Order: sequence, then C-alpha cells, then structure tokens
Amino acid sequence: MAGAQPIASIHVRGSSFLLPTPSPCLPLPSLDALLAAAIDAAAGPFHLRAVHAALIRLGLDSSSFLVNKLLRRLSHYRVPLHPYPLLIFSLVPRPNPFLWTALIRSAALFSSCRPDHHPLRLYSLMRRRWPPSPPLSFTFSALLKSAAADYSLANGLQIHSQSISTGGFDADLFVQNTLISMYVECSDLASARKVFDGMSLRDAISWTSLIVAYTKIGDLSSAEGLFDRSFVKDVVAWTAMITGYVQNAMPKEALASFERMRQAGVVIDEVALVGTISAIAQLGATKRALWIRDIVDKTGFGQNVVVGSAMVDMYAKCGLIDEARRVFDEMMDRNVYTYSAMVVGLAAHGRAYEAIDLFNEMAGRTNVEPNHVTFIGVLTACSHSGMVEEGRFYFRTMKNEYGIVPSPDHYACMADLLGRAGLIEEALELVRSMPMKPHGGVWGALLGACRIHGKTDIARIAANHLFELEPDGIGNYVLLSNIYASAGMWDEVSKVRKLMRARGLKKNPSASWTEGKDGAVHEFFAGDNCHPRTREIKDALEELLRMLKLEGYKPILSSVVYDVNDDEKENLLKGHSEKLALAYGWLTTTFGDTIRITKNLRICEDCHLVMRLASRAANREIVVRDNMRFHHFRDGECSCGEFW
DNA sequence: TAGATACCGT
Repeated sequence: MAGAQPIASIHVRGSSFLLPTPSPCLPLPSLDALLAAAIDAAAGPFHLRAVHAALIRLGLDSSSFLVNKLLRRLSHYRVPLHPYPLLIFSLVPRPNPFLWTALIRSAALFSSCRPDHHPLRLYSLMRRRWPPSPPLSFTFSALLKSAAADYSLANGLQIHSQSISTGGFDADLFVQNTLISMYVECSDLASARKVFDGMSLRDAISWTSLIVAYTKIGDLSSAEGLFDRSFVKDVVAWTAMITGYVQNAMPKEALASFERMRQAGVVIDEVALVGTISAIAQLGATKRALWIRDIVDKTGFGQNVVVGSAMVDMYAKCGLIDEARRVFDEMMDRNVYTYSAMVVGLAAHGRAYEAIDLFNEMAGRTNVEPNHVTFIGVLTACSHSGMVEEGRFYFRTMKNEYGIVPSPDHYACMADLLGRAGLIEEALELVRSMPMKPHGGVWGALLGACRIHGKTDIARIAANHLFELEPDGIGNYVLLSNIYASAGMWDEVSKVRKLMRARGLKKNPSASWTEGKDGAVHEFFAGDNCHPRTREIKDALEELLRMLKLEGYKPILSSVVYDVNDDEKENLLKGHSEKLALAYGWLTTTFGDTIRITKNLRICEDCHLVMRLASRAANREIVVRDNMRFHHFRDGECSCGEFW
C-alpha cells in the first residue's frame, strides 16, 4: 500500500474536510480520538456544526469529553453562548465537572449579554442538579475571572468562600493567583495582599499580579520593592514595571527599566515594546523614537498591529508627523487604533485636510469602523482650522450614522470649534443643552474661546463653573484674569487675583523638556537653576532676547498675572520653562537644525511670540508640543496660524 | 483523552 489514505472525511458544501491519517505502525486511534482531532482541526463554526452533526449520528453527542472540546472551539470563534453552545451542552445528560467548567468559561465571555446565563448562575445549577458535580480548581479560576470582569467584589467574595468550603481550593496556586487579580480588579488591595502573604508557594504570576496592583494605585515604590524582592523576573514582570511607570507619567523610569531588562538578557516581546514605545511618546523624545525603531525592526514585531499603532502615536507625539505617516502607510494590517492614532496625530499637527481625508478613506474604503476616539481626531482637526460646517457635519454623522453617543470630550471639541469661530453664544447654548454634566474640558474650551474673542460676560460664566470643578486649576484663573486685563477691567483682574490668593494657589509647576544631540533629555522648570549649564543658558537667553528686541519684540506682560511691577513681570517671563529649553536648544544646535521642545502645560502667548521670532532670527526650525497641540515655527511663522 | 492565572496601542 502506497502511503496511508485518509480514513474518514466530512463534506461541507462541496469542500471535503479530511480527518487525520493514522500511522500504519500504530494501532488505529479510537473514534473519540479521531473526532477530537477533527474538532481541533475545524476551520470555523461551520465545520464545528458539521462535526457536531456527526457526533449525533454516531451517538456520541452525550460525551462530555467531545462536547467540552466543541464548546472551547466555539468560544474561540466567539460564538455567543446562546443558543447553540447551550443546546450542545443540554444534550449531555450527565455533564462531568470538566464540561460544567467549560460552560462557565464560555458564559464568562458573554456574561454581559445574558444575565440568566451568568457564570454564577450556571455554577449554582452545577451544584444543585442531580447528580451534583463537584467543582474543580479550574471552575474557580473561571468564576473569579468573571467576577473580576464584572468588577463585582460581592461575587468575588462569594466565590472565594465557596472555594474554601468546597474543598480547600484556596490553597491552589492557580486559584490564589486568580484571587489576587480579582481583588486587584475590584480595588481591594488589602485582600489581594492578604492572599499573597498567605501563599506557601508563589510564582512569577503571583508577584506580577501584586506588582500591577501597586502600580495601579500609583504606589511605585511598593511595586519596585516587590519587583526587587521577586526572584522570578520574566519579560511580563519587567513589562508590568515599564507600563506601571508609563501609567504614572514616569517615562524616564520606564526607559531605564527597559534598558535594565535588556542588560539582564531577557528576551523582549511585543508587549514590552509597546510599553516602551508609549514611554517615548510620553517623553516626546525624538532620538529615542528613532532608536526604538531599530530595536523593533530587529525583533521583527514591526508588522504587529499593536506595535505599529503605538509607533504611529509615538512619532506623532514626538513631532515627527511625516515619520508617523510613513509607518502608517507601510503597515499591512490597520485597525481602528491605527487609524485613530493617525487621525488624532494629524489633527494635533494642524493638518486638518489630511486628517479628514484619512477619515473618509477609512470610512469609505476599509472595513474599519470609526469609534469615539476617531471622531475626537476629526472634530479636533475641524476646530484647529476653523472648519465649522464640516465639524457640525461630522458631529451629526457620528451620532446618526455610527450611533456613537457624544461624550463630554466630543462636546468640548464642538465648544472649541464654535467658540474659536466666534460663535460663542451658540457654543454656550450647546454646552447648556448637554445631556450630561459638562466637565472642565468643556468649560475650558469655552473660556479659551472667550480669550480669543474678548467675551468677558461668557468668560465669567465658564470660569465660575471651572472654579467649582477644578478649584486648583490655576490656568483657569490666569486665563480669566488675562481676559479681563485685555478688556481693561482692572477691578475684575484684582478680584481674580484675590481669589487666587485666598485659595492659596501657587505658581504653576510648569516644565519643559528638550533633547540633546546625544539623546539625553534635559528638563527645565519655571524659574529653575538646576541645570548644570544654567549660567550659559541664562546668558544665551539674554542674548537671544536682545536680538529679538532689535526686531521689535516686546514682552507680553499680560501673560503674567502676579501683582508685581513690569520689570519683575519681564523677569518672570524669562524664567518660563520653554524659554530655558529654547535657549539650551539654541546653544547646542547650529543653523538649520530643529529644536524640539515638549511642555506639560499650554504655551503662553509671550513664549509663542518668542518662538516665532526666534525661528527666523536664529534660523532654526522650532517644534513645540504643548498639552494642546503642536506648533511648528519656521521663518517667523507658526503652523497654527495664530489660531490656538 | 480534557481544563486555568500576570504585562500592550488611539
């Protein structure tokens, strides 16, 4: 006989589906084993139905073993539990504990759609049905995971106590690890810690779960302490530290961890890369952005859609919008995250038409559905270039065509769009018509528009809401005071100042960063003398400002709201962190170079003017990323067209 | 013959 022939096949709509060929040297596999192999090899839900039909014909549809495999595969294809998988289950007269557990696991995937199929309900059925099934440790893993997904501490506690009363499963390592995660998800760190402390044996997962718990509440020193104590530092544990730092706005520490991980010889995976890429995005560090690309290329994760989307976001946030576009164009696989990152990035750089073109391409020529974030990008693009009608159109489209309920962030974009265009009354009306309470961003957009258009009456309304929502948000007081100052309403200015004093508000902790040629990040705080080259930087700034004054620069003293004399105001302006970063950049670059600055707050008017003039006088391109958008200064002009 | 837990992007 030449070669073994397939011994069975299933025909589905003209395509035959071959069962595996047995080796001639081994005994024939059992029918069970053959069917199990057929389930494993099925190409989709349709094949699985065909296999189930075969099971019925062969009288094997009551086999817990085979039905268990079927359920697992169906949930792999995310076939909802009701009604088909439940039907398959119901044909098994005496489901064994494995099968019950598989059912509970499937139910956990869809617990939100069918409350009557909730995992806990199925568990109680499992315990009450005759003959009752004893639970397995796996049963508790599944149940605890579903409690964590529901953020239900009450359910979690109930399952925890069941795990003890039904046979001491709380001593099982897997159950303990899942308990830790459940308590962490349900924000009960004390209980998570209690489980951890009570464990006689801990593995990498136990340690990592608790490390994540501490990073989530922002207690990085406890997380670091645990990480140092842990003897099992795998790539996941390292990544938990990296993302913990990122989530707590500590990108430098995240990068340092990544380096230490590499030095420790740990093999990097795509998740570690994504965390590191986010850290670079947060830092806005251009050199690092180019550095990580080499690493991504070497590891071969460049075509991973999550890595790619993170890269698009990173390049956009580092000011390298063309590089972001290049990565985007080279990606083979793009999803809604990829498109949203690109649209939001283009919008932040003021490239509104490109952003809207891309959105239209996505909506028209791909199967990728836009989501709420994509529309944030589209609406931002419209507002940053005064496209009022387009903005109104997309706001309607979002609701009517895509069924996306506008969030306060979308309303903030609309308030910004209408307000900037001078339609401040309409913006106020929109805000007042919101079905939910407006957040600070919404009133802030309105207040910003009032600054541009000198609307003191509406500014007062917006500011009063802001003072209530963000009593410590000093920027709001500054803005209102500026608006009054521009209108010559000095009494009001002094009232705002009094309010600030009464609330004990201190100077902004403003900070800027810029990168040196070596890629080192130099950090500057307002009025700070900490940089080792402070003397040189201050001298350079004086010289630069002297140069600009010859070209007509007059400091915009109204950017200072402190009640001090004009000389002191000018001095305060000189101490602004972005000017220190500019001076450092000027000192360390030459003609034609680009100086890139990242700032944690919105750039002030005086600094904006200085950047604009310096780009021509010093013959440098200057790219400033503030907390609102990017400004590209070139030859005395800014990409924002003074529209910010 | 079966089964699980930790870290990712807009």
